[in-house]
Amino acid sequence: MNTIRTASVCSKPRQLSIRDIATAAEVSHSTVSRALQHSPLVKRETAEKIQHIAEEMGYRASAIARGLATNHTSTIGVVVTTIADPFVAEIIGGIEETANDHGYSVFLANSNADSEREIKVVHSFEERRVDGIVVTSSRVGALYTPMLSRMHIPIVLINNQHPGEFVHSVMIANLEASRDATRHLIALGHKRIAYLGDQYGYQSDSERFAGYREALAEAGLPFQPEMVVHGDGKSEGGMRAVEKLLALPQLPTAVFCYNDMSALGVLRRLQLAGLEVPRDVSVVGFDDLFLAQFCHPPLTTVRQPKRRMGQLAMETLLSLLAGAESEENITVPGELIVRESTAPPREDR
Amino acid sequence: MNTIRTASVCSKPRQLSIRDIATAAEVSHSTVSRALQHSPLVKRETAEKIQHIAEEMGYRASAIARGLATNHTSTIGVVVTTIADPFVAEIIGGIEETANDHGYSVFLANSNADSEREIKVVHSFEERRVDGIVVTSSRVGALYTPMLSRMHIPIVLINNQHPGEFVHSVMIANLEASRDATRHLIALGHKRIAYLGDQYGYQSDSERFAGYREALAEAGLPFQPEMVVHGDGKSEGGMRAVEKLLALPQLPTAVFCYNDMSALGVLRRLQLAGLEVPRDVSVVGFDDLFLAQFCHPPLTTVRQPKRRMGQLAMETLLSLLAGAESEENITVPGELIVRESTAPPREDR
DNA sequence: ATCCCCTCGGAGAGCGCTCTCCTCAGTGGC
DNA sequence: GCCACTGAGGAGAGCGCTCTCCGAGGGGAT
Repeated sequence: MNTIRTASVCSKPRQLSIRDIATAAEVSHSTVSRALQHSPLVKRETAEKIQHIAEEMGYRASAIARGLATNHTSTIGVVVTTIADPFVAEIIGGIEETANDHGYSVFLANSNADSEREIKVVHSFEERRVDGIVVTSSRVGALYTPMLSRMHIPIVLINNQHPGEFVHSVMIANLEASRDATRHLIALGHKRIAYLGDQYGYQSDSERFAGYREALAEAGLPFQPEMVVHGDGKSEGGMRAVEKLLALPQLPTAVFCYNDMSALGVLRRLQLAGLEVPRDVSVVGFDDLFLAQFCHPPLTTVRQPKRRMGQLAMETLLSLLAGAESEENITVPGELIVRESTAPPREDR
Repeated sequence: MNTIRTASVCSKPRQLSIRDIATAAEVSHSTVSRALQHSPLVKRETAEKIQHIAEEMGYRASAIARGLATNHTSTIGVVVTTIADPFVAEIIGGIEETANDHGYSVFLANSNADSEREIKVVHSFEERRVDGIVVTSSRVGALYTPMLSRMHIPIVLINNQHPGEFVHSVMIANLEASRDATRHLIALGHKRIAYLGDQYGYQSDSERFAGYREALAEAGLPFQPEMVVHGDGKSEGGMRAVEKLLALPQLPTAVFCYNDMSALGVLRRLQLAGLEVPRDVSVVGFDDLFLAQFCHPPLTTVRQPKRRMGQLAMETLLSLLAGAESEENITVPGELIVRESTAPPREDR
C-alpha cells in the first residue's frame, strides 16, 4: 500500500474557518456557506455583508473540506512521460488552460515512460480523489478499464500506445499523416526512401510505418527492407541509425523519420559525413517540435496539433464528468509542414 | 471571492472507506487507520491481515480526508509563466522529481506572466491548502510577504524578478555569468560588442547588462550606448533588434543576447542579411535551451542549471516545511558553453 | 493477592465544509 | 381568527480520515 505521508514537523496554525466568519457576521455557519456560494436561499444584503467580511478577513475556503463534503475535488491528474519533452509540454499547456477555464486544477506527474511508475502515479491520483485523469503515451492502456468501472473516474488517453484497448482517447492520424509525408518525398522524385523507426515497438511507430509503406505501394515503388532502420526516439538513436544507412551499397536519397528528435540526429550525422541536406539527402520528421524551424536546415515535418490535442482531451474529460456518453476516440489530422530539408534528389543518384 | 466550483452532474458512488475495511477485518476503524500507516500501536499480524484485506478490496485511502484531519496535504503548488517554455519545463521537471521523491504531489498552473493572474493562481493554491508554493519569474515577489506570515505557507521564488524583496529564492548568478560570457568575446579579440536586452525592464536583464558593462570596463573597452538594443525575449524581437544594429554605420563584431530565444532571432536575421555567423558576427546567448545545440551554428551560451534550480527550490521548500530556518537566497552559477557561434573577429573589421 | 505497567485495540471527537431538515416570522385568503 | 404558504436562516449530521483518551487483559514485582 502506498499511502501519501510526510513527517512534516511544522504544524500550521488553524486557519480561518466558515465559523469564524459566521461569528463575525453574526449569522450561522450555514448562512455563510450559502452566501459564499451565491445561493438564492440567502437575502441579497446578508450575502453581500458576509462576502464583504470574508474578503476583509482574508478568508480562503478550504477546497479540501469542500471536496470531502461534495465528493468531488475539481482537480484532474495529468501523467506524462517526461515534462522536459517539448512535445509533452505543449500538450500540458492545452490541458491546463482548458482545465483552468473550467475551475479545475491540475496535478502533474511524470511516469518516465515506465509502466510500473505510471500505475503508481495513477494510484496516487486516485488517493487524491481527482475527478479525472489524462495520460499521454500510456504504456498500460488496457489496465485502466477496471479503474473506469470500479472507481468511476474517467480517463482520457492521448496518443495511447495500445489503441483499441481503451475507450476514450485523442490520437493523431498517424497512418494518413505519414502517408502524406512519404507522398511528398515521392512527388519530389525520390525513389529510395528510408524509414527510421523506433526500436520499442510502439503503436505510433508501426502506424507511421504502415503509412510509409502504403505510400510506396500506391506509387508502385518497391519496399526495400534494408531501408528500414531503428532509433530510440532521440537524436543519438537517429545518428546511430544513419550509420547503418551509410554502410549500404547505395545511400537512400531521402529519410523519413518517425519523430523530429530522430530527424535532428539524422541531420547532424549526415553533416558529419560530409553530406548536405537536402542536396544529397532529404529528411522529413514528425511532430513539428518548436525547434524544427530553428535547426539547420529547417525541418520538413508533420505537425501534430499538440496544444489542441491537450484541449480536446480535457474537453472530453469535462463532458464525461458532465455525464455525457462522449465520443469514444478522437482522431486529429496531422499537417505536413514543408521547410527546407526536402528537395528533389540529385540527378546522378 | 473566487471559490472553486463546478456544476458536475455525475455523482460518483461512494468509495470504500476505512470503515468498510474495518468490518471486513472485524476490527475498529481506528485499528485500520493505524495499520495502514504502519503504527507500532497495532500488532504485526493484525496489521498485515488488515493491509492484505485492504489491498484485496482495492482500497485507496482518501488523501482529501487525511488532509482535512492532519492539516497538511502533501501537495505543493507550482506557478510558471508558461508551461510551453522549454526553459520552464525543465525547472518543473526538477521540482516534480524532488517533490515526488518525498511523497508530494504538485499542482501546476501558469500565470501567463500576468501579475493579476499570478495572484489568482496563488489564491487558488491557498484554497487547495497546498503545503508550499514555488513561483518562477514572479512578477509580484513582495506581495508574498503577508502570505508567509498570515497563512504560514512557505514560498520559494525561482529567478524572482524583484530580488531583495523576498526571503526565499533560487537565482542564477546573472552578473557573473554574463560577465564571463562577455569576457569570452573580449578574449577572442572582439572590441565592438553589442548587448541585446529586454524591453520590459526585468531584473535578470539589468543584471546581465551590468555584467556586460563590467567586463567591458575591466578590459578598458569603451561603452557605446548605440550598441545596446532591445528585444522581447522571443526570436521575433531578436530579429527586429538586429535591424537596428544593421543600420549602424559600423556593425558590431559580436552580439551578446540576454537569452537564447533572442539569439535565435539574431542568428536568423543575420543570415537573412547575408552575414555569416561566426565569421562576420559572433553571437552569444543565455539559458542554454535544449535547442541551442541544434540551431545553426550551435550556439555559444550560458547554461542555467535549470533542473538543478528546480530541485533546489523544492529542497528549500522541504526544509522550510520541516521547520528549518533555511538559507535565505540561493545563487547558482551559470556555465559558459562554447559552441560554434563565436570566433575571433575578421581582420578587416 | 495487590498493584503497576505495558500492550493492543475500541470509542468518539474533530478537521471545515455541504446540505437536508427545521423553525420562525410575516403574509394573504377565506 | 385560522390555516396554509413563503422566505430567510439556524441546527446538526455527515463526508473519511487522525488521534487522544480509555479500557481490557496479561504479565511481573512486591
